[in-house]
Amino acid sequence: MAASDPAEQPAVVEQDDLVDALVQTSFLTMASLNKVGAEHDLSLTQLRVLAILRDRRLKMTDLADYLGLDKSTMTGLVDRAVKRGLLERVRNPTDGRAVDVRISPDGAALAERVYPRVVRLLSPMIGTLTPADQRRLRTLLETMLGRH
Amino acid sequence: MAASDPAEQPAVVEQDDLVDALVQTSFLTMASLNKVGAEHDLSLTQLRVLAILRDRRLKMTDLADYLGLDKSTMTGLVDRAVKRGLLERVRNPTDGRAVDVRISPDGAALAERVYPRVVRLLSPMIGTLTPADQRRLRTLLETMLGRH
DNA sequence: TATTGTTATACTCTATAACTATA
DNA sequence: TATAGTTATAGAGTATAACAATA
Repeated sequence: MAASDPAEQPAVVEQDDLVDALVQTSFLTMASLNKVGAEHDLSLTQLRVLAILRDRRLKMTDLADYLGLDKSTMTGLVDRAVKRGLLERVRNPTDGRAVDVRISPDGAALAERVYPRVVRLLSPMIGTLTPADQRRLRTLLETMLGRH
Repeated sequence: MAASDPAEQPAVVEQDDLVDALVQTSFLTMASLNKVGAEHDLSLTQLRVLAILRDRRLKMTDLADYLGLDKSTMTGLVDRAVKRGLLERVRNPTDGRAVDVRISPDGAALAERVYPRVVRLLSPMIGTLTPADQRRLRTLLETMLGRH
């Protein structure tokens, strides 16, 4: 249908270009996150865990689901973070099988220090846009994220 | 300076929100790439290597630099891809120490199959935007990527 | 001497399968 | 029986240090 309508064709081609731009931008963003993490001996996943637990406490399973990882992977991930004093395991009050994970004071302090670094590392890229365009980009991204 | 000017303050706060949206979008994008990769037993890095080598041949060192990885990491990465018949090591004609890496016919075929899958997996997210907004987003991202 | 690539080593990340404890 | 979490295991990704071959 669209293939036979010349006016529709360009939209499809352009979607490829948008995907390409999105992927490239994502790799750049991930590189910055990786770099900031490396400064503090944190993997991307560890960094993410800290960010997630900054304002909530989650069961192992919920954390795994959130990250799209297997629960056995979470065990090791949390183990190492606990050993470093960044996270704490807490008994879940309502379910004897469950284990809640929460951020420790040290972990929270680290998370607070890390965040500005991410902003700083990404600012050269973001700074290529005018403030007005930055607002437009934010709006477009938030729409895609389902935040209306 | 900016801190004492109330009119400047909001721009800084909003940049935090933009960074947040950018990071969240990047994680979603990476999740899709990861998923597509997993369908073909390819890691994100392997997927990236295939994409890079689709239209060029690179020395090990250049490939490592491009990906931001150590050369020793490249050795293992290329080893596994060669073993699977996706890449080929070729003698560099001008430098006896160097090794060029190029994609194999099988690797190229796989890369071609994978690309549409990425577009398809990202299209629900992209589809939340109108075609006009998709074009705007693409332009903004390409500006950030330095493509003018 | 400097550069290119590989090897040896060690650690993290990841999933699968099997297990224990609780519901 | 089903769910939550851990353990055992195996493989991939990653970096550092030491090395061989070439420039």
